[in-house]
Amino acid sequence: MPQSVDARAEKKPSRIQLRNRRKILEAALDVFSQHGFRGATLDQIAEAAGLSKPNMLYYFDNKEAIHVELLSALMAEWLAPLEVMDPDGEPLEELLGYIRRKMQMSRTYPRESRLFANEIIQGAPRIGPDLNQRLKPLFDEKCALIRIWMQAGKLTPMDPGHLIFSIWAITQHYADFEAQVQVLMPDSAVAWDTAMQHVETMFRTLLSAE
Amino acid sequence: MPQSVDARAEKKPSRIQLRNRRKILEAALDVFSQHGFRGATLDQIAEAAGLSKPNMLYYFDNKEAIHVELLSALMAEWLAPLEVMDPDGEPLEELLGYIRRKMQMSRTYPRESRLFANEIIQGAPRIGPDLNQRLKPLFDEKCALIRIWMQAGKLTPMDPGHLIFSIWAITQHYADFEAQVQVLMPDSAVAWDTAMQHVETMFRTLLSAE
DNA sequence: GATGTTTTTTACCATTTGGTCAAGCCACGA
DNA sequence: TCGTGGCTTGACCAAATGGTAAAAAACATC
Repeated sequence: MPQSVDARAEKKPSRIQLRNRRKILEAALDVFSQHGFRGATLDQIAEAAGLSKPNMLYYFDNKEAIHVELLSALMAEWLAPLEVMDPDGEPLEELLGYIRRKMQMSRTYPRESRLFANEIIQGAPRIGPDLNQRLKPLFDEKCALIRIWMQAGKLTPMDPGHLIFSIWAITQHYADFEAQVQVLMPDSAVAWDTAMQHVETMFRTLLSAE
Repeated sequence: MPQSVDARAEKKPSRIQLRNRRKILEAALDVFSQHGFRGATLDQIAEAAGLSKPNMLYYFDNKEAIHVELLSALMAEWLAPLEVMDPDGEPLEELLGYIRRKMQMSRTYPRESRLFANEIIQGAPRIGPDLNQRLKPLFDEKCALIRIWMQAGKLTPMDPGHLIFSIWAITQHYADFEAQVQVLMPDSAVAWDTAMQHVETMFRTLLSAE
């Protein structure tokens, strides 16, 4: 009996499969993050991956499968900085550490940031379920934690949810709107350093105001 | 001699032209803001506008012309809240007023916000020149103004450019990432009100820290 | 080196998409 | 009411796009 598509997904993948799937996902990250789902073409992705289009479709059933797998695989990585935040740590330093990690992510993985940004802007049509099942619980958990910290007088009291939104908005801004930042601050080499300093100082001021 | 395309652009447009061009741009705003440039199709726009595709292409030379005109026409409207900021006003109130107007814009015109977001995320391939010629001067001017205010001890000193980025990032976040916000704060009716309060309080704290 | 399996390629297809063209419609002034 | 010129339409087209089928090639295993 020939190996079916389902079997392929369940059995342990060969070395070639591993390599090619990784090449495809890497190429897809490039193309999807730049053009969004509908704007990306299979030909573009295949060329970027160095494979023929049918060869690529041997590894993924269709365009959407590539996109979904990419988002799904990246989600964990993307949430990691928030997960790390420790209930037993020093509140202000925990939050500032999170902010620093988030800035570092935007700097190191701007494509990933833009991939998610594209998907969310367009209404999260393919990642919607994941948002509910993976992001929401984590968000609620950390909101509760921050609220406790604030009630203990360790942080300036405010709405924890909107605080997290602010952190996301600002940190991701530098990755998602890089084109604009570069126009307005052409001296981009130093922009990242000043940006990181600004963001940290800003939230430190905000969170430790009496 | 029949009226040429160029003449059409220069002569004063008829009532029908005005009406149809507006219908097209309105429809294009809907479609482009949801799918980005490459993801939007002329058929979608034409249907949303209630016109046939050839009829639409009678008013605009091609897809790109619609997109460019849309962005260009909206740019002024988009920059207005920043332009209003008055050098002779009370610094803190001027900035908070700007922030309030920007939040109001995101609330009232989320499609416009997403239209720009899509374009910038994808590297601003079509609006690049406009950023340099229209946004950059205004940005520099207001940065200088804020710097003067800070040097006069009226505001907490910080990098004015990054301050503006922070304002943009947070205010636009609620429009651009609305899908995510709605998942994480399902009680969306009140989310806007609490958001506006949070953002204002946040920047007031930040800007008036000693 | 024969044999079964996985991987790759070649050729192809249906649909979608951006765009054209010529003919017809219609509003409006003479 | 009759042209005339702006407006609209239906039919059409070439290229791009997502995807398939089947044969060929490469590979692993004996």
